[in-house]
Amino acid sequence: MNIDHPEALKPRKTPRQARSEVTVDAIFKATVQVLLTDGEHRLTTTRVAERAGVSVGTMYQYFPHKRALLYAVIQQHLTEFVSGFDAACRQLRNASMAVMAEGMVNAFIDIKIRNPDLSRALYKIAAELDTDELRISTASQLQDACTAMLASATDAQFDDLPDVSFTLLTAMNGTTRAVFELGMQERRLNVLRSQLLTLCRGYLQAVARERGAP
Amino acid sequence: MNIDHPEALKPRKTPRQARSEVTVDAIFKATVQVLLTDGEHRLTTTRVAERAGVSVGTMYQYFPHKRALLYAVIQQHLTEFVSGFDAACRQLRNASMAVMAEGMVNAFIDIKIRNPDLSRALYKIAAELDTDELRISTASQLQDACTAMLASATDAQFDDLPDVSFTLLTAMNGTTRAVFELGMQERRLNVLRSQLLTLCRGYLQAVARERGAP
DNA sequence: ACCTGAACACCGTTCAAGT
DNA sequence: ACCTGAACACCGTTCAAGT
Repeated sequence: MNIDHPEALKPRKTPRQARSEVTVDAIFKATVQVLLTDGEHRLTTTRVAERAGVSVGTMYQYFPHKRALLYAVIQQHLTEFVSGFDAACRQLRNASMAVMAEGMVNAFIDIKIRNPDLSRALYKIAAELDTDELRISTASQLQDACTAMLASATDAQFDDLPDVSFTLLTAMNGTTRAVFELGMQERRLNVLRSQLLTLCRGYLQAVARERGAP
Repeated sequence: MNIDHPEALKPRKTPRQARSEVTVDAIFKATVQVLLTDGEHRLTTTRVAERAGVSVGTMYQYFPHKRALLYAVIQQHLTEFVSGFDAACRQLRNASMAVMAEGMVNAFIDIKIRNPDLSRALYKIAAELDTDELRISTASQLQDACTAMLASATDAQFDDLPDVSFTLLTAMNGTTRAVFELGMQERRLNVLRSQLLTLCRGYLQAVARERGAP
């Protein structure tokens, strides 16, 4: 677990000794556990410290406030999402537009689905935090991955690629999130997959210039 | 201001006398004011009561807990959104698919833009509340409005209309919300409008059967 | 009958005292 | 040097006492 927070969320003390690293990790894991076991409302600093086997005071040496705990969890979750999506995009390079759309939609949904309970909990928590910086950085990494992929499409060229990527990603996010929050049932997920595929293909078709066209 | 909360969010006492209604309204308005003036973090029950000119005790006679205050504000905001969007959809009935897409996208963005500060504040707050019921009801009203409009398209027919509406709405919501949270600059809004228009048209094109086709 | 606000329970955060 | 946990400040909520 590496900690890399913006400004106000930086830990007081960077763990330099092995023992400290173990402690930070225990606190981090305790946070996730309490979140999943007891729920967001019951996630108190005392409870996390207790579960981690340290005193509140010690916890405050490594995480300057409660928000820093949550921030760390959200950050890891987003990092995993980004690397999963990026990997998928790389595999889809030099494919056709239609194949890219399908691969991207499926990857997006599959990764979102991976840890539903944690995701749902984090959605609730993220709103209370100042996650602007984190979201912007996440968004731009996803955008880069998508842009690089689309640029390599064998059967089309695109103008304003970053805008196209942005639109695709935020649209996928909106639809997926909605299904997610309604509760993912088999039928809903199937509908999501097929409609999202049509949406992305239709959009790409509409913004594409054929390879070699003016 | 009418109060109509689900189960746990119901006020203790329905105001029957004119005086009480005035009080409830004062509390409601005070909540919005404190929210916009002091921010979500400083929205405390004491502060709202103070601004409304009543004691905390009195406030608790009408709103059983803090969440009920916020719920009321969110509810009104969503109701306004729904009625604005519904009005736009009605005006677009019996138009062509392309005209509908344009009208719908512009209406969606225009209404979202209307009260940016309040919207941003409410996004943050909504996550802490149990707004599932409210969101489901809002979503289904928007879906109905959109479905009824699309059903009247002069140049196309659609299968699975509710699914199509759902996809359009949640995609628009995702993209608009992202722009919204990045901060709405003139350029971003223009990009949003044009990309969203292309997205919706491309999607509708892809799912449409021509009028009269099998 | 209705309102008030001191009192209570609880939580995030600190810091004097301990090792 | 590092850890502990009682103490503090603050907030949501209640209810005895007042009118």
